[in-house]
Amino acid sequence: MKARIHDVAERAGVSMKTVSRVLNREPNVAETTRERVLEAARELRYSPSLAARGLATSKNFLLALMYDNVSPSYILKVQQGATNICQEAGYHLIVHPLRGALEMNDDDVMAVFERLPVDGVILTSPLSDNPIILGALEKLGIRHIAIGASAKTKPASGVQSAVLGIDNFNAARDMTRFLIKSGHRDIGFIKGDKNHLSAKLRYDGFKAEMGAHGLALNKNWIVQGNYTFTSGEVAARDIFSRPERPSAIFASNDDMAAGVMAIAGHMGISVPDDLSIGGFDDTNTARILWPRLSTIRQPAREMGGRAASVLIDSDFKSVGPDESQRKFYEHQLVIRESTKAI
Amino acid sequence: MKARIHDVAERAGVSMKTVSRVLNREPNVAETTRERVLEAARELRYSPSLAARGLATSKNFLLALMYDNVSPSYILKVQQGATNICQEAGYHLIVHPLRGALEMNDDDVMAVFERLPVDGVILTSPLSDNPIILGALEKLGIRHIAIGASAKTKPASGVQSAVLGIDNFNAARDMTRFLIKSGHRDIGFIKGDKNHLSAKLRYDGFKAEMGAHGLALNKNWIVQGNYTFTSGEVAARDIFSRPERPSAIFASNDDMAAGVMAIAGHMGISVPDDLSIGGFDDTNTARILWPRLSTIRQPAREMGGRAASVLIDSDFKSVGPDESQRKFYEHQLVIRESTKAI
DNA sequence: AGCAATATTGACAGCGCTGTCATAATCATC
DNA sequence: GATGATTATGACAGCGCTGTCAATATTGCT
Repeated sequence: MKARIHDVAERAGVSMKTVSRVLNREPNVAETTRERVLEAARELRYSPSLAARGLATSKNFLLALMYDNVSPSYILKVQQGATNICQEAGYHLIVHPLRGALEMNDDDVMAVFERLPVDGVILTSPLSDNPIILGALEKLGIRHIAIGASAKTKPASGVQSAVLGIDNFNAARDMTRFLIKSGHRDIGFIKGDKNHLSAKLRYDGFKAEMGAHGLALNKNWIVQGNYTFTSGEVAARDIFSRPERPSAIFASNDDMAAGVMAIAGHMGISVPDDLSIGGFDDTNTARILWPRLSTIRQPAREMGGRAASVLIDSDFKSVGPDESQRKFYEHQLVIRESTKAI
Repeated sequence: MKARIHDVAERAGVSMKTVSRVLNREPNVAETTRERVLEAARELRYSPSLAARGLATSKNFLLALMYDNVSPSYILKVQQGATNICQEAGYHLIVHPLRGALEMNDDDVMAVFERLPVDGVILTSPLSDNPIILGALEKLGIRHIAIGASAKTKPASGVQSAVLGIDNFNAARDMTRFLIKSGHRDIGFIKGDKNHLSAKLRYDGFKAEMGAHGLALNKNWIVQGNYTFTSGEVAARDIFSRPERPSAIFASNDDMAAGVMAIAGHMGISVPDDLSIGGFDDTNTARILWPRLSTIRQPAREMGGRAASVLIDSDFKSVGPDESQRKFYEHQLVIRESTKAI
């Protein structure tokens, strides 16, 4: 039924090893031989058994994308970028939600990764900053890329690893500055999930910029959220229940901003006339809302793609330790209809 | 570094085969032996090599989820359902977007599946109805579940396969009836992607219900879309450019409904006061919009979960041919704020 | 106790591929 | 044209596991 390498070898009149060489693009194969093998393989519709190859090389041609409690639209962008690259390279992407990663102990986490037959792992926030997870990966020698990790999180040194992200702090400053320049002085802020380092950085950026303009922070307008739509709604209700209302609200991500918009709609508060709303991430959510969300674009798809390709590349030219990388992408302030100058 | 089955066997003082039996829950192992083995395995933090096991059994503990051009929020729900089940069962889920599946010929499709080392495939619309894909799967003997396939698509007979879905026709009738009962007589319709069978069924349902109430279809208000947000925007612009405007628009999915809402917002048409909008699928999109979308709930997460569990189960009790299944889920009309009685 | 039936265990081959190393063919050089 | 360097190819073992089948221990029954 299914052709094996042996059949191809026979048909091409060479040894199995030569076939293997051709298929794996190893050097030192005569051009004529190569062509003969390739043709035989084509005729037989041969495709190698990944399991056998994996057993022989301990390479599985599999990458994993792990996440926990991130906004769906965000993870999807990363996923798209990663699958694109994987497909080009003949790899496959396993998606693995890791729920409740924070309550897991070392053994639990180790157990997860031990039975994950992959060549590399892509982590998204808040997993990217989780020392237990990073530790397990390092101990098991699994290459990994942490997307959205903070500048403080250093790539593991024992294994190939890297950190990809944007400058959350300055991005948040940019949005805040834009709001201030638009005439807003009463600005509310909805914080992201406590466990995400990005949430802290964004809040810090907000505070810093407000301070730089000599604007006071109004405690009533600063509410803890957790990056979900619902938490945005809750936060908005909270803010709107106060005696005074801010003229703008900066939510730490798009989903929470959507929650604010929903509550505003519900309460008859017009966006952007009565209230400006800023989001963060520029996910699909920002685009499908009306009014469309002003937000910070984060090249999530690109980061997903890059994560995959770094992992795949390092699979071949097996880089030594300390070859760790770090790359920060430019963010971009995207102005749409949810904000207005007053 | 990593424990092998041999080490466990040695430690427990039994043969490798016995360890294997314990780990695979095979019968005929003495209780005391079992415990001894389990303890040894635990102490050694043993976890089997999936590659080796795959090679020996041709089982990979991998499932694939394939899709093409579906709404992101929809695929995500299916994916969530599937990963949940996979994790419980120790399987992993590979996501595989199959772009441009329609232009692919038999060989291309075969090539894709031949190098996909999985035990089963979950297909979502429009792949679910694609004869080339179904044929390839059948030829290769890969078990598969088609989610969202129409009643007409019959499960393949040679291999384990099944069809999961809802009754799109009647669901569309339900939404249409609801609109009509709310006093709407001028109803526009935005069709889904031509290649999705579901799109046709939904449109048929709409037509049938309109006809049943003696309401005429206005060509000006019936526009082709392709299930994307953008196509919803385009369709809405088209409809609004006509001399007359319908009092309600029924879009074949939530994303297109969101597009309509955006254009309405842009043009100052108030929803639901000036225009009612109905969607379909009850994806996350429907919930985060304001006003929230009235829509048809489709248990996508549940279907994803069920697809995974059927595939996994049949991995064990290897069912013979003709054990094919078909299951249709109940849909549900969900009324929210985007529709209003007039 | 004696024998068949049944439950429990182990030895060994082999799944399909690639790494190692030996061998054969070819090339470069003087 | 002989020598060494280089390139091309193949034989074979073995990656870690499970299936087969034979061997041994236990049970039930007369």
